Amino acid sequence: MSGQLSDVRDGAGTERAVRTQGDILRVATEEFAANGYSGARVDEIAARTRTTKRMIYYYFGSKQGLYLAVLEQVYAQIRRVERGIQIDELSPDEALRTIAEATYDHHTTHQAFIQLVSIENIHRAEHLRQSETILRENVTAITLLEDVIERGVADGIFRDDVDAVDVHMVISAYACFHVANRHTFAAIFDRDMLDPALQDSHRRLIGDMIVATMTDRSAAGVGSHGPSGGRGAR
Amino acid sequence: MSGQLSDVRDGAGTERAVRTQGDILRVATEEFAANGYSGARVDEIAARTRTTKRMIYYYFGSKQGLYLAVLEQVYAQIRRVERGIQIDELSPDEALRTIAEATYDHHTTHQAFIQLVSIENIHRAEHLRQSETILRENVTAITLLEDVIERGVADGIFRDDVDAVDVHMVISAYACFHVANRHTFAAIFDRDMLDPALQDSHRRLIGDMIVATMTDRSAAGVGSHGPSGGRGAR
DNA sequence: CTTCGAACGTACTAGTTAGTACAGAAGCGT
DNA sequence: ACGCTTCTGTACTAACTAGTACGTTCGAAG
Repeated sequence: MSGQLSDVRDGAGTERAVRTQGDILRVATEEFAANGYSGARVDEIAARTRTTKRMIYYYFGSKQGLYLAVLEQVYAQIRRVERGIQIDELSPDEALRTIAEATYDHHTTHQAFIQLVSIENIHRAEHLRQSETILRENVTAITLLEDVIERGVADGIFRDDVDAVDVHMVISAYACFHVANRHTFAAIFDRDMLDPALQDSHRRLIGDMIVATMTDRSAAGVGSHGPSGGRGAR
Repeated sequence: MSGQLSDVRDGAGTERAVRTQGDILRVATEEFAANGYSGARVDEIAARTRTTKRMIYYYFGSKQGLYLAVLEQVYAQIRRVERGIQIDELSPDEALRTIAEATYDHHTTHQAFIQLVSIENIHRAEHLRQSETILRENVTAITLLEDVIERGVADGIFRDDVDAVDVHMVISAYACFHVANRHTFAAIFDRDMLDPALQDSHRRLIGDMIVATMTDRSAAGVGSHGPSGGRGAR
């Protein structure tokens, strides 16, 4: 029913209380992102806040409650970014590139978000599934893409066997990987994917890829492979 | 020097001892992949083996030692797959597609590997960096791609501003995402990326993407964006 | 059959960690 | 000033968990 999540006592709270909660949330975000759910220590979070562990339990009830509040916070953040993307006046391919680059920029500048998503997946999204807010609100990315793709297909410049969810998957995959697998990739291949010197070309590459793929007439329908196209989009 | 890792007493051991170690490794792989490093319980691993906790410490020394052995095992596995890819007789674009699909197939059928990589990244690859074997041997993927790309560029069908490491990154990103972010993606967008019904089209899509991107003449050099090309590969 | 070392099992410990009992302070309407 | 609720700090506990001390069994060499 009414969130036992986001049980952040809002409104009534003192100015100071709000600051305390925000402080806890900020530190908790870092701690969970850096160490995972089990690895994160409530005592450690408390120590790095200017309050005590008592307050964490007062405001968030439990370690899990705190973790949920952290999750909701970072998902609310990306939602805000998605809502802010302006593509009305762009051609379908330019719009696609803009969305891809915005996603790339968000993820590379919000590494804690990506880490938390990774952690959440390790735990089979069992916490995330408890947040109706996230499940209900975070489909913004798809509705945005649906319009663009529809326009592109109507204009005859996009293939029609790849739908909005697929495109979102491709873009997210690329952007997430840069952050999520940064360390193993750097250790093995000796290349820091987030090196500022590579940022521009990496941002351009995801745009190139998604546009090249969607505008690739040879792949639509009876493409270079197998008989019938895909699974009949949407 | 000589591995404190892979301290799996090899050779001399009894047949039964070898079986015991393999048994522990198999269960440990599942347990670590499912719960993360901190979340995994040595007692739980022991309980699901037909031996005791004492044996884990006897053979692997510590929780960390066991975890390292697990990591090395799964990395050795993908190395074997990469070595087995035959592309000598294929054209550059067909070879690229073959590598992409093989990677996709490996990752989707070895989910524990992907989960362990995610976990390792949460911990900034600090365990992986201790394994000289992994760091030394696991660049197979790159050498394979280097040949293919070199041929494609020489033939004039591939753009020359995207190198082997970039291509590997793109392919890995796509394949990893399917497994690594499966649960949050399914929870929010209501689509199981590993649904067998989607498998064929998903496998085809990464091939389409990497080939479309590499053969996209409009993107090479003075492409659709900005002035000078990328960062002059290799 | 004996001996010796590798392989194994049981019961324990020392340290950690999420969570709480209790006591107190600080705002605020009356 | 007074009483009520919201908020905050300290000291504690119950449960858990990585790791170990110590004893036993197994298998092969002599």
